[in-house]
Amino acid sequence: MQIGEVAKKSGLSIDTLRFYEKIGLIAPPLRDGAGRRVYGADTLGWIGFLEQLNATGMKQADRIRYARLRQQGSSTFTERRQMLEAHREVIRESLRQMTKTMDLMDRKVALYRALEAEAIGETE
Amino acid sequence: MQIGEVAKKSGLSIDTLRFYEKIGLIAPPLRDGAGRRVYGADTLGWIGFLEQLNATGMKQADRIRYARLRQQGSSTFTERRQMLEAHREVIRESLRQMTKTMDLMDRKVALYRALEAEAIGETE
DNA sequence: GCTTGAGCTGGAGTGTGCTCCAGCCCGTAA
DNA sequence: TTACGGGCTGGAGCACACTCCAGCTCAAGC
Repeated sequence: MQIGEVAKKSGLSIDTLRFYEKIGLIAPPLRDGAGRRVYGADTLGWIGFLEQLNATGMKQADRIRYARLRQQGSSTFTERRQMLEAHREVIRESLRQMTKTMDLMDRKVALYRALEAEAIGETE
Repeated sequence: MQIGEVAKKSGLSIDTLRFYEKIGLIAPPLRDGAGRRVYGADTLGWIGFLEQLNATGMKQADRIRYARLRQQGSSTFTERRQMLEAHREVIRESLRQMTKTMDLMDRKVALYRALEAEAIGETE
């Protein structure tokens, strides 16, 4: 796969893919005869995982750290697991926060509906 | 309450409080004889709500829009309710994403544990 | 063999959301 | 009466995560 195809399939821009490579999130891919990047099939899965870490609030620096560990192979299983376990706690806390705020939204929406009904009562 | 006390109780910095005032998130408070800000008791509740919107991913521009509507009083109930309903959907999607990633984390952690056990088996 | 499209590099620029600073003014306590 | 703590303003600076650009190379189709 060339970079354009990866961009299309992953939803990241070409610039972002090169940027991710520069900062170490994506391993430098092979190059073809003309010096163009040729990505392996596993790239899309990896990007998908990165996006999930991203969407659940993991910081760039930590994603880079994880990516580096991954590139070092099986000797880093323990460290990677610990990172994921730590991130799990972050997500748990985030879920708690989201749920709490969702409840509040529900109550506020109900309140506004009641107040709107009041206002209609007044103007009718 | 002076700004220092609000900062301590809300967890925001004094600079952030003044910044929030500048961009319209917090209404300009009264001033005492010496020109110092004097905040009303409701300020902390409002900041708490802002923080919840923040923590659940509402953008600054939207929080400012909500704050402005709030300052316009009861004529904006409907618009505010619509904003909250829209944000509720954002949170719902975020919850979905969090839950999905949490599941993935669990599976990956289990996998790494298994792989670590393997590795021990090898080196023993 | 020329055009077109895709990709390349290095580096500058952008938007968001604060954070820090210089230089100033007050009010209270020793 | 002076030292100190807290607050004021306007504006510069910063961290993060991209995003854009100029100027270039290369390969394939007509």
